[in-house]
Amino acid sequence: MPELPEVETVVQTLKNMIIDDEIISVDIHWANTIDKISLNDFKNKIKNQKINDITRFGKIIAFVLDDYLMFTHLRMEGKYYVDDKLTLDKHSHVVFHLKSNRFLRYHDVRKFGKISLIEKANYLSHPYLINLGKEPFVISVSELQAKLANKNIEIKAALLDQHIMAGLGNIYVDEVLFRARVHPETRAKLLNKKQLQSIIDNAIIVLNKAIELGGTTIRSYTSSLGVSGKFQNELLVHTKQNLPCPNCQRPITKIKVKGRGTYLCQHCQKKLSD
DNA sequence: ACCACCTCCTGATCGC
DNA sequence: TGCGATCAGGAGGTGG
Repeated sequence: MPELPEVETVVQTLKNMIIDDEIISVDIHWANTIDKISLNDFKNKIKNQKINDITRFGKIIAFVLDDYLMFTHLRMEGKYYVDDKLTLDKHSHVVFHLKSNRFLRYHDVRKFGKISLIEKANYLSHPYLINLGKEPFVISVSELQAKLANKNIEIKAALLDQHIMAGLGNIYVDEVLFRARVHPETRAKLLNKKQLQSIIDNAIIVLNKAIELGGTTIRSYTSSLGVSGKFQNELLVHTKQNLPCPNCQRPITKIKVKGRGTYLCQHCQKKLSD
């Protein structure tokens, strides 16, 4: 599942491949992938648009075109490939024909991912960005505390909410909460400034290390072009059920928090009482 | 304003 | 071996 480090890896990879290329036309094989804009508008507006830059906002990839920003969210299993010849399989939903005679192909087994388009001048008002939280790199502990002040939800659920803070997903939240010694079911509003500071500090450490290693490759996830990350070797708790806690040697347990598989050390991560 | 629950999807895995 | 049921999961939508 692509989180911030995986998305960053995809952005850098795509940048190296297709910057300054131009989109000639697009084939859409699964209409629901195109979001917040009609298929006809999307097809017409994107013609002859040059790819001037590729960047990201949290987990959202942004292609900076001449007149538009094209946003794409990979959700669970979205991937981009750059092909020299037209390639199709049952999971390839959108194919951009490039001026260089190559093809930018969006592939997504689960079909959860989205592609959208908005005029450059209005891009900040796009629904994907309008309420997006700050990333751990730039959020202050006071800002995070203010966002959590009235939140009675579990801290894990809060950190997965991209409107509160952008970038963390299921894997890295588990890692961050373990390192910060915070139980994922702790009510968000009960955390003190010191704990929130530790969450931010550890989020920065974990994300930077994961970016450096090209992301995490578990289950089916590989980034564009089959590139695989190496952060899975650095995971302390996620996927480590029944293995010894790196800190106290007691077994890591797996629970569900808001329907998400959650790994933690019950001894090192004490839950605050309500 | 909050928050629990549902939905979108398909492949992998489980139970019989 | 086959086949239906269950599960996983990011984030938007719904309704209490």
